[in-house]
Amino acid sequence: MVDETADSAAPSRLMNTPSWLMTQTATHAHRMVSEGFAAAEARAYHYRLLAALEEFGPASQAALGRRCGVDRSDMVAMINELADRRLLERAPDPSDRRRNIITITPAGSRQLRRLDDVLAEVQEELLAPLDAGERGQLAGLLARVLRHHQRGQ
Amino acid sequence: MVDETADSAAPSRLMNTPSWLMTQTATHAHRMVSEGFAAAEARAYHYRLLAALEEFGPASQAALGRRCGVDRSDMVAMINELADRRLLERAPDPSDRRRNIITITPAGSRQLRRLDDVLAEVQEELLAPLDAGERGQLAGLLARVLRHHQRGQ
DNA sequence: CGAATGTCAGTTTTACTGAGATTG
DNA sequence: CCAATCTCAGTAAAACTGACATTC
Repeated sequence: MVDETADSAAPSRLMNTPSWLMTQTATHAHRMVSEGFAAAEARAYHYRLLAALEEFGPASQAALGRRCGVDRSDMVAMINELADRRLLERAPDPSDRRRNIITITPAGSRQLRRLDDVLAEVQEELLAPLDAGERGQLAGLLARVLRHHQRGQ
Repeated sequence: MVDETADSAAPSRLMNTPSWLMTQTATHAHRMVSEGFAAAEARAYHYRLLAALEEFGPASQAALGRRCGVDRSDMVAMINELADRRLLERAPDPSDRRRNIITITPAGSRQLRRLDDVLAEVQEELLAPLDAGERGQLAGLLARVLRHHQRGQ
């Protein structure tokens, strides 16, 4: 006998395991952000890099990657793409010739502000069932978990 | 001038966008779960499928996939692997010959309980900075977001 | 006929690994 | 000599797409 009712209800075992809830909601979040950014001809990591540059100023590729949780080896292609669109510039560091200094351009800052608007809309849709207080709670809890696993590494 | 202090501090723009926090924490969660399960020679999706079968009983591949958020086309290989290990069985449905009925075996139930223990340890480490009440809050908020985006689809 | 199912082949994205050359 | 940086090549896993044959 095959149960065919409530076809899409997830097992309670999963609905009670935070790690699964995280990966599932993250999948939704990622898809929605990707779609939203695609309309602006951007990708999710564009936002990360531009936001880090805007807040902390120019940085080496490695430092930038560390801030955004991106591997050094993956930074090359990402920065190539953003540099091709003149959203940032890559220049050798004269004081340490191993490094490139990445600098955001005015066009990059404008794009960042545009992506901020897109992101706000996506968040609104993603977090629709939560009120403002609950959204703050969620962000706070996730941030604490994240900080705990980032520090010392 | 290149900022080299506090190398790994994430931009506040990111620390305030839930979708980024979700994907980042989900990355940590996924890596920790994978490592924990690898020690038991299992994969993360083993748990999903076994949990759904244990709770709802035998089901078709499509119904199982819908419950666990797995695409039909990806179910084939997953079920092959679990069937090879005798953790579940795949048999044609006599009453609807398009379908296979997937049934969990006693060995599958035992493996599920083993994975429950592994998962509990991983959650403990993942959510270390949160107390019991906060863990419940987090799970509740994520579950509400998830349900909102699963219903009607 | 349309819809659902199982299957297969292929792509995309993300994350990671390992190696090399250069420089500090 | 060791460590950090940038770069490149390749891998692995997850999610998705499109197609096809079968069956309802």
